[in-house]
Amino acid sequence: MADQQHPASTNAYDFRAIEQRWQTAWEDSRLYQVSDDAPGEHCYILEMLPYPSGDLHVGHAKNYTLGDTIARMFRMLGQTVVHPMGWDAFGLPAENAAIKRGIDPEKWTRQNIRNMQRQVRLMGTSYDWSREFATCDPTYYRWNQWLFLRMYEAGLAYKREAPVNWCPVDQTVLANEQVEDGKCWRCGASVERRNLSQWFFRITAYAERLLADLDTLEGWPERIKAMQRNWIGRSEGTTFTFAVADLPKASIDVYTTRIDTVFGVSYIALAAEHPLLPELIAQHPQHRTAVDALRESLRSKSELERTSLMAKIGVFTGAYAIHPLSGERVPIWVTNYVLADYGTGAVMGVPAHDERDLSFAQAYQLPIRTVIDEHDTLIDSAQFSGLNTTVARSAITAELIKRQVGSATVNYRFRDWLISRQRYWGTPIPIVYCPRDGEVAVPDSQLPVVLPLGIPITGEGSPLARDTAFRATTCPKCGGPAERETDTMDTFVDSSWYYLRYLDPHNASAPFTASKADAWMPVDQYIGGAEHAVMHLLYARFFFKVLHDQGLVDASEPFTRLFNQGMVLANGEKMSKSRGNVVGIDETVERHGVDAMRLYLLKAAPPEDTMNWTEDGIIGRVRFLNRLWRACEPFFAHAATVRRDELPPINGEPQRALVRAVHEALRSAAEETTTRRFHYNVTTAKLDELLNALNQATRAVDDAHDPAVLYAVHITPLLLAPFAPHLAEELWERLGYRTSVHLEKWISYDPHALAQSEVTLVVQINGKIRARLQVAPGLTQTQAYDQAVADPNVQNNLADKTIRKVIYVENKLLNLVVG
RNA sequence: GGGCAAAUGGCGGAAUUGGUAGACGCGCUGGAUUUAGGUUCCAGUGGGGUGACUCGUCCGAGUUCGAGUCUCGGUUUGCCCA
Repeated sequence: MADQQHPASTNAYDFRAIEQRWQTAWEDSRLYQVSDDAPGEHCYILEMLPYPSGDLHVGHAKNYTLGDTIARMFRMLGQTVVHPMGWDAFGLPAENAAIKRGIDPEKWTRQNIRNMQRQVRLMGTSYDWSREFATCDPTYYRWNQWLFLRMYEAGLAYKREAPVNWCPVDQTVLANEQVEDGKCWRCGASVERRNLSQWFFRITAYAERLLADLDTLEGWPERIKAMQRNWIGRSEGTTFTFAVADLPKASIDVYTTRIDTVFGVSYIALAAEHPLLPELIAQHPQHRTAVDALRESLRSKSELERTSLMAKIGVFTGAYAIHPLSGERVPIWVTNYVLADYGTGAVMGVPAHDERDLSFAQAYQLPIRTVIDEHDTLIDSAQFSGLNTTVARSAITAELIKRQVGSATVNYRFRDWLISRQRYWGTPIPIVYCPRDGEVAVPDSQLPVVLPLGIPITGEGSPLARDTAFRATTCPKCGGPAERETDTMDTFVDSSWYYLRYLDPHNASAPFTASKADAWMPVDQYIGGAEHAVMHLLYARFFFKVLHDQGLVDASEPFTRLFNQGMVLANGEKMSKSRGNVVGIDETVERHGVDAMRLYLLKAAPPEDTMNWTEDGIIGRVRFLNRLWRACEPFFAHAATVRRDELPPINGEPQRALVRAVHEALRSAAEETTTRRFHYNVTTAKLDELLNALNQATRAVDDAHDPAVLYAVHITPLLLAPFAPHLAEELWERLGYRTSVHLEKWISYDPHALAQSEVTLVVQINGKIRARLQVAPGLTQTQAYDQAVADPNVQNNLADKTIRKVIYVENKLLNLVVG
């Protein structure tokens, strides 16, 4: 065995030629197309709809590699997999490109889509491209409009004036979900407040179901469900009424979850926009100046500023409310920290038992009345004194109900979904305004309301509102002249139901056919980032429930399982153009190859973790692929027939280890998939071990016809197929096969192959390791004991001590407890 | 302030059910072949000690024959909410 070293070789396989060749071949043979009536268990694997922003980087590649590997694994495991791809093509970046550089949004978008299609293909993904579409296709957004009209008919789409979030940079309103920390989710500008008349979807009507059904989503990360629960913000409390002194017809409704503290009220805090305020001021003109000044100063202040950033401020209105239980006079203040559209727009101020009220009361020297003692018992609370807080809540609520001034209420913190956008590049809202008939829905027969292309985009105001040709229309009811709505829809509408369109992408008479959708829905495994926890994922669940109620889908939740993959950092930082640390897909693939990139993205860390991209890391995968190529090369010449469905005869220990390594890898890949853990970082390590075992076996055996070695070589392409699909296919062909490896079925691991001929038995004395014995597997405790005490080191440590207890774990450990 | 998650060699990570801590890869060290180059192959690689041994999974307690894993307290980091 002296001369077992292979001749030095710089032979690396030509990954560029191989990868390109197979990508073309797969595409030409439509290898991954799947029809609805395909036999087998249907399985829908989906990655979140990507925005075609231009160039993809390795962060995107991580997401698509994971989804693709999962899809390929499930296919090989025997499922009939649909795995589609499309484009979230409406949205602001296209319009901003138009404003900044004069490029037409449509052209810009289509260009980007073309480039992304190229890059997504470059990654060796197994999408069924026959289902592809872009949301800016009129054949798609037409159905946005159609669905809007169904919502409109059902009372789930409505227009109203409301204080809304206005992004001064993007020049449009935003839904609450799209404001993060007081900033626009897209551009990061501080959001302002404006009163505007806007279109909403009544998502709050589904609050209870959106909340309750979270419990059925066992395949979702707890943290995402927690965020949704939090966002929905259900609370149980009491709504009750204060009469207003000297204004017999006026009253103020207040919502509280702490009705037990009602005897501690020392003021009423109204929102600056509370509807009763003008009336109160009319009664107390001497306070008008101060109140008006406060209201003016708050006018454009966002919610975050009012409630968190600013100090709590307020002014007295001069008016008093009458406490419904004690009859006391309570001063009415206007404040910044109460919001008009949360609850009732008015709260009772209880400084002793609420931090916000306390800081306000301290600032304005309002009384602080303690009504609950340290034992959670009510004090100074009339007939309720002495009650425990929990009991008191129901008792006081019952009393208010009895007096007909209150009720038990459930309140939600989230609000209806604001879908109007004062921007061009989106789906036109299918409504016209007629001088005679008012707000009129565009009939289905007139859909789509086509977004006009090639109109000037200046960045000043809404392009559609300026486009007289678009605006001018006729009233569907009376036929007279009318004007179109010029707002477009939030692009989150597009992504709320796209997964259904993939299932019937060319349907010209409906968004999708129910039977086709039900054949695949719900999505078995959804893959995407956690940043959409309360945006896309909540909207999509809402839409799906609406569709369910309309009888368009059977299931009640769209995504059975959700997997949040982690980000990719470069040099420990988020990749961004401004940091100049973007690792592009094109360069990476050109340099190292697709298979190496895919393997590295899977290898570096568990998929849910943040990973740090390093050039050194991917080199490891390049080396692996080249070593694998060289290990298989000697077998290309022999067109051997190899039975893969049964274990080969084993002629020696290296061969046994090799076959075991094959089955360890088979098991790892299958289990990571079916358990949905997806820790393919472990599986890639098993592939490394397989290669090491293969090299050891060939070196030791030096026989190209050894059955175990042949067996391993011929299974290797199958094992490689989901992870490095190109090299897998090439090896497969070179080994003499004529059909695609990607049509092959997985091989279930065989427990016999995993059996060891020898195991290491750890011998402990009082929990300390004193010996490691190589023993036959399956020893009885007595046999193990006999072997252990024969060991000199064990004997030394036992000396004259008595054995009190013996713990034996077969094939693992023998622990002797002595004293 | 409340909730959730995490912390393992020089680095990424493994150990899924309490049972050999550090699989596998990167990096590093030594050697071989080749020799103008992130070549290939072999060996080594948690700390201390010549050694038998010993110390080691953020810190401190605890449960257990046995703890990276379970319990309690704390530190730090991240995310969500306030």
